[in-house]
Amino acid sequence: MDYQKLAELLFPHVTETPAAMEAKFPPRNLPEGAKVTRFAPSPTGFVHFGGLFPSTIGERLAHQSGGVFMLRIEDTDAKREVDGAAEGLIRTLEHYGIRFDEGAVIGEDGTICDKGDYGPYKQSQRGPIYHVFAKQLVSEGKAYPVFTTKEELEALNAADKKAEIKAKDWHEDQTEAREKMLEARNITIEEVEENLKAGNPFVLRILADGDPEKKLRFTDLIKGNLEIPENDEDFVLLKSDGIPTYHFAHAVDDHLMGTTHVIRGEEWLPSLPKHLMLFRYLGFKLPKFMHIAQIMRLDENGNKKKLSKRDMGANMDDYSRMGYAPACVCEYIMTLLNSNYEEWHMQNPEKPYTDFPFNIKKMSNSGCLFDFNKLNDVSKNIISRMSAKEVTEQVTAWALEYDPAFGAQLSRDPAMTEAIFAIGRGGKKPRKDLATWADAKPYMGFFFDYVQEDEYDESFDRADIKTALEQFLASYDPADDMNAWFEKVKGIARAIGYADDMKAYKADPTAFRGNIADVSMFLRVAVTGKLNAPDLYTVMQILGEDETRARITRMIETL
RNA sequence: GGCCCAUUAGUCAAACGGCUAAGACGUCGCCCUCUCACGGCGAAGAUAUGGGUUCGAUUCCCGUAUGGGUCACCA
Repeated sequence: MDYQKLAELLFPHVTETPAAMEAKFPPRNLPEGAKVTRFAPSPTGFVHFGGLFPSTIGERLAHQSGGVFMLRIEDTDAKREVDGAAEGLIRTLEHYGIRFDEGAVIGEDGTICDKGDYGPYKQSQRGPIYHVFAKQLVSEGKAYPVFTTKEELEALNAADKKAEIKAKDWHEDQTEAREKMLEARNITIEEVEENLKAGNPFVLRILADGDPEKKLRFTDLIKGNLEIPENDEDFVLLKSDGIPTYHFAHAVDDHLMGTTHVIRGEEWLPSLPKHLMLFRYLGFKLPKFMHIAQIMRLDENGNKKKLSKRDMGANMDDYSRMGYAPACVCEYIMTLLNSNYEEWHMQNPEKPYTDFPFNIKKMSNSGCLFDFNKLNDVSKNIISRMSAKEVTEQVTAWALEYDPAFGAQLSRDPAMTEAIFAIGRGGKKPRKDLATWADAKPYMGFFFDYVQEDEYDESFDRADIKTALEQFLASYDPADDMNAWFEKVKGIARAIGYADDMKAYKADPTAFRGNIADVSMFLRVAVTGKLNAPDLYTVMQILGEDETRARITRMIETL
């Protein structure tokens, strides 16, 4: 077989050489130890949690080493591509603080364009580049064409191949497929010419020289030392439309773009032998690989499953809707990525997570379960450290989008809203009421709408409640400071035979009709409609005298 | 089914082959306390399993089980 001739037959339009491509994309001039990483999603939908994970790793490794972080759009499967998905991915990633130095970006006109010297960054636009290397492989006898008629191709696309294979016996199918594959290797140059003349499409397959009985030693930065079988499958390099498969595009792109660390999910581990073979055939230096464990969820049977697109908590847009701040999600991700992050953060509570020295060695090699409890805890801590002003802005912005009526209430009097969020804020032990912006409404909605959510406990004497409320109204003076205010409440307690001191009450509960806590509760339910609320004195101050009196008066009337 | 990966409390996780197997979240109890929230103290709760190597194994090796992944002209 004259491989050179075969290469010319298959790729007559390719005139460039691999060496010319190398010259076009020279190594970057970066400081020692700088890492070049990339996030390479296929534009088939929204960003999900499992995608934010590797992109955070890539971003951190690149930016804390003075390297480059790229976005490459892997749109080699037109069938699965979703319109506008790429733009959505970029926007969502940006929302979570993931910024790219190079790659596909959204231009001023709102469409995707390239930034950087190693593009194009959309694989669908890199066809000529792949063909240069494909031609090289053919000319070296390392790849060969397999022709199909158009009819066969249509049948192939129509059938649900995966389901078909699953239904069959695995062994039978494998041996059958292998025989077919070996037979296809024997194609002659005459047959190639005939097929080309007939206009039949072809796929380009690699000529595998591996022996699966032999093992390759390989070191993954996360998984450690692995022994994987050599590849003996003549997998497809170019599909019949001339577009490369993931495997081929990965090898060519990551080499030409100078990727130093390939970060991807561990579902790629089984195809690693293919990639090692490709890098070897092409004479490319192997980058470092990091195969990260998948995020899991629990299915209805209590088994772990890979977190997939349809799952709750998968779509990052869900987090926005639920009212999680991006910073909280990012921090939660950091706790999952590096086990020592939390420790570092406790010692450096004021520093942003980007100051944390991210360490590959500290990464877990087994998949973790998504935990909303933990997210909420992380989130409460972050929000508790924000200023009242910031919380006001964030909650208002969230509510205006997702709960417009509430948003309108919040923005009617921003100073009052801020005063509400200032309760118990600041200092060493701030309140931690909010994990999400959506938590704000149940927490402080009573300032705007009076709803009597909670009733007085049945054990309380209605007459006592009424007397206490009436006496409070009689003595209430909004000019009182907190001490004066509380002294008056104590006075009311004494007047109706309730203990004004909890210790005294606990020492002998039978000596009193009730205690100061009960009296406070009478007021609290009247003013807030709830059993639980932040500091009552401050609540009354913010509500103002008129509203406070009105609410108490209304309650008295119902008693 | 073949191959690959994994396995320490409900969850996330520490522990050069060497104290009584950390810590965080969650749960529960107590304290503080005008409720809630915060905070403090405490409790329950784990090395999947069977062999080996070793003075000694969560750690190293082999088997088993369980879970996950993968086996496309998808990525």
